[in-house]
Amino acid sequence: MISLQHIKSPKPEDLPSELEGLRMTKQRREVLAIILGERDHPTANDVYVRAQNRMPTISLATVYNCLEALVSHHIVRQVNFERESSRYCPNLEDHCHFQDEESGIIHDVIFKKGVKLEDFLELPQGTEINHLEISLKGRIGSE
Amino acid sequence: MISLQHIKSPKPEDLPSELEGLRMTKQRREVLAIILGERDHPTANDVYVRAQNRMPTISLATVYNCLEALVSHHIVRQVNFERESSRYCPNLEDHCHFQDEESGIIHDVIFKKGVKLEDFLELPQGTEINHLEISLKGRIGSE
DNA sequence: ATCGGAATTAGAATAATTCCAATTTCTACT
DNA sequence: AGTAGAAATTGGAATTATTCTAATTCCGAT
Ligand SMILES: [Mn+2]
Ligand SMILES: [Mn+2]
Ligand SMILES: [Zn+2]
Ligand SMILES: [Zn+2]
Repeated sequence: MISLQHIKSPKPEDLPSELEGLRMTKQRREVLAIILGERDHPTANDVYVRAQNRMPTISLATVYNCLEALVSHHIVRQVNFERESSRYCPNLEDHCHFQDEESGIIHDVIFKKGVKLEDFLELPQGTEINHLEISLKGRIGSE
Repeated sequence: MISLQHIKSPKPEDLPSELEGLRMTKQRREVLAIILGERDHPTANDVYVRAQNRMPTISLATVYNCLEALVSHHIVRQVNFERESSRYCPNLEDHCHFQDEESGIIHDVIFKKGVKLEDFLELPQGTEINHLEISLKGRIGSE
């Protein structure tokens, strides 16, 4: 059995009927397939627009509902840059995000092998981290 | 001459008439004094409510204008946690933020001495970072 | 086939923030 | 001091991402 992460562009109908205890409805499958397919960190509205191709009657509210369900079941990740609209990421590995200010494109950035939070942050001991988000903005080297 | 960072609770009238090339108007001084005073990462609305004590006619639009001016002149920092409303921080040192999910209180977290971004992130070489935000959520150790 | 809970839907509501146009305040210059 | 122009402030309207609501539809279990 192969993890979803390694299927590049699954057709919605190839997705299982349940994931992480979440019932995969037609709409949730469609939304998930879009996020897994083009790995470009789409916004809810991006997903909505793309979903309408194959599913013209899907509603934006449903897209939001699906995203919320997928995120809370840890099937996709929500990504935030300052006050911009949230984006969604299929990469469940530990990673953070870099937005190229020129193109707006968001790139995954992974941590150096074996790095722990406590290695670079002065955390009061005993602190339990439940959520971590690192967002970078800048320019890609052009030399 | 002492940096603003070290004045615990400056009275607005003690603030200079210009900072970082930004003209310090009555309203901007008031907003800045509030942020420097109670170092609790207030939201724009928090600032608005507090400002009304000494300046009952200040408007929320002005508070937003002042905050935007102070942030863009690097006099205060804007802090974001997911989709919550922005908060403002007077600490200009390199640091990030931890929100205690129990109390909602936000704590400054500093980096370990001498740590560089490239030490823990696999950044494509040549990348120029203009902006970095690290936000943590969790619980404070209670043993 | 039917029941009951869960999901979807359209549209209204919310809330943070930004925009706008009118007014006030400053600053610089006579 | 008096004044013109620029910049800042103001109240209210607009915007926009997201959430809520209530009605309908769907689906899996009996
Ligand atoms: Mn989580
Ligand atoms: Mn900056
Ligand atoms: Zn990602
Ligand atoms: Zn801070």
